[in-house]
Order: sequence, then structure tokens, then C-alpha cells
Amino acid sequence: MDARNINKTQCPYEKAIRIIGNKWSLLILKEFCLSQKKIRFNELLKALKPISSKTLSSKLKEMISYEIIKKEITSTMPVVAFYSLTEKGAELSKVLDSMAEWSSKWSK
Amino acid sequence: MDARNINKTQCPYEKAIRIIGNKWSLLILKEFCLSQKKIRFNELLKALKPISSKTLSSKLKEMISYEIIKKEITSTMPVVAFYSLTEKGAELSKVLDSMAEWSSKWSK
DNA sequence: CAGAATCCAATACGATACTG
DNA sequence: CAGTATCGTATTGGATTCTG
Repeated sequence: MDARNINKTQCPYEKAIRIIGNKWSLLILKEFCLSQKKIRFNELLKALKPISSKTLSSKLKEMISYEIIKKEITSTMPVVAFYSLTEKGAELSKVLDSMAEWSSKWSK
Repeated sequence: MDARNINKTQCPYEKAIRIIGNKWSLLILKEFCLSQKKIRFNELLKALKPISSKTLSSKLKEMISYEIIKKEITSTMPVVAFYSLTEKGAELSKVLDSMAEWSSKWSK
């Protein structure tokens, strides 16, 4: 049920669940959907606290490999990097929004 | 970021992510959304293979505590139990469907 | 600044066996 | 049938330190 087996299912539900069906991917996605702009590594680190740099780093790589997020390096000395949603990633805002709508409706 | 801290955030995105933002909850939900009927424990076990009975059992309890799923026992000798979505849980089909729609569109 | 490396703790999860 | 109990493994992820 890990990433390497992602192509073993044809079910679109399972595919999506395997890609974004975990806490950190969804929380990272939420930051991008709400801010609607490019975000730097350390900004994400703060916004998502208590995430560790190790977790953030590996999650971003994973999401880049799924082409949900893209990375741009705008300077190398010092290093300045920006992360943002791809078109594919931006369309996940529908998923996030329906989640938020649901919990708004049902939270007591 | 665990279930006990669920009330520490007002953000509806985070609330929803904490409740359903994990692999098994979403996969269990998928089974109910697609079948649209009451399902028995052992049926879920087969459908969700390779889930273990321990994991399924604890996930179902968790989802019942969130009032996403309800349980009915229709006989006690032998024990016959059925699980199904509550109204609150049924409304998560929108989330699942938008996930499936997304992955259908973007899978190569 | 943006990460990688290392180490360690916590949790999730599966296999198997057992029970009312 | 519908679980629970126990055990062991695997994965997740935090804290800290370090680097180009």
C-alpha cells in the first residue's frame, strides 16, 4: 500500500488516497490553497509547526514527484527557494474545500 | 496533532484532516460510499485486504466515535453486526468523489 | 536559507492465536 | 461471526546538529 505500488490499482479513489491521503500532505496542501502564493521552506516550517525539517523536506520531495508541487530556486548565494502548486496540485483545492465545508457543517 | 488535540484548532481544514486524513479511514469510507449499503465486519476485511482485523476494528471504533459510521447488531447468537454510514459520514462522499475525479483526470 | 544526517521515540500495522 | 490479545516489525516523525 506504499508509493511503489501506486500503479497496482486502477481505482481512482485508491490512487488519490495513496497520493494525498495522509496528514502531512493534506496540511501542506492546505497552506498552499489558503495562501495562494509561493512559499519558502522556512515559512512552511513555521506555518506547519510542529513539523520537523526532515519531514517537511521528504514530504515536499514526494509531492514534487507526484507533480502536485513545484520548486523554483531563484538565487544560489544564498540559496532562495520557492514552492508552489502545479496546475495539477491546484485542482486539489476542491478536495480540501469540500473537507472544510463538511467539518464546518458538522462541528459542534 | 493526534485525536486528543482535535479541539485545539478552529480551522475546519485541520479538523477534517485530523478526522479523515489517513489512509485507512479514507479507504473504509470508500467502501461504504461505493457500495451504498450496510456492510459486515468480515466483508470489510475481505474488501480492504490486506487490512488486519485489529486495524479494522480500531478504525471502525474511531470512526464511530466521530459519528461517521454507525453499528447495528441484529443478532447475538451468533453475533451479526452491520456497519453503515451516518448522515454525517454520507456527506463525505463529496470529498471522496472529488478525489476520484481529480485522480481520473490526472492519471497517465 | 534550505536542507541533509544521525539518532531515537512513538505509533501504526500485520500475523497469529484465541474467545463468547 | 465479530471481534480481542499478544507479539513483533515497519514506518513515521521529532530533536538536534551540521553544511554549502
